[in-house]
Amino acid sequence: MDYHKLVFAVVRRIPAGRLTNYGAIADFLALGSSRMVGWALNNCSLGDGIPAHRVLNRKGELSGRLHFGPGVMQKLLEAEGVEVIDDRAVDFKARFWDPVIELGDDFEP
DNA sequence: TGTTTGACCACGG
DNA sequence: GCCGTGGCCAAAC
Repeated sequence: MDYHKLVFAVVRRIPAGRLTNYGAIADFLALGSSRMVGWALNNCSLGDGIPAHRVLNRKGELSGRLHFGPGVMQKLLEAEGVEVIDDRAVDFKARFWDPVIELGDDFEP
């Protein structure tokens, strides 16, 4: 199983309106580096049903918005009820979704 | 084969 | 809160 498929599988489990970050996914999948998550998502296309707009960096910034297209990522988040100000999600901490807590060992791709 | 780069993170100041 | 530093792993050149 390629790790980027695991990353996609985790991202697909993120509920609408919730957010997570690269480090949480990297830690959950034991990738060893959060850069791998970013690289994996770089190979993702919007047609695959991967809500990659819910994955932000550790500060809650929309670091990958340029890969979607200018403004697309923010619009998708706002459509789910996530307020975005200055490329950052408000209440990021409250909306944080940790796969280690939410999925635990029950994760199956 | 070695270096640079990247949708990053933890840590200290 | 912000900024700089070091570490991380894989791809591209």
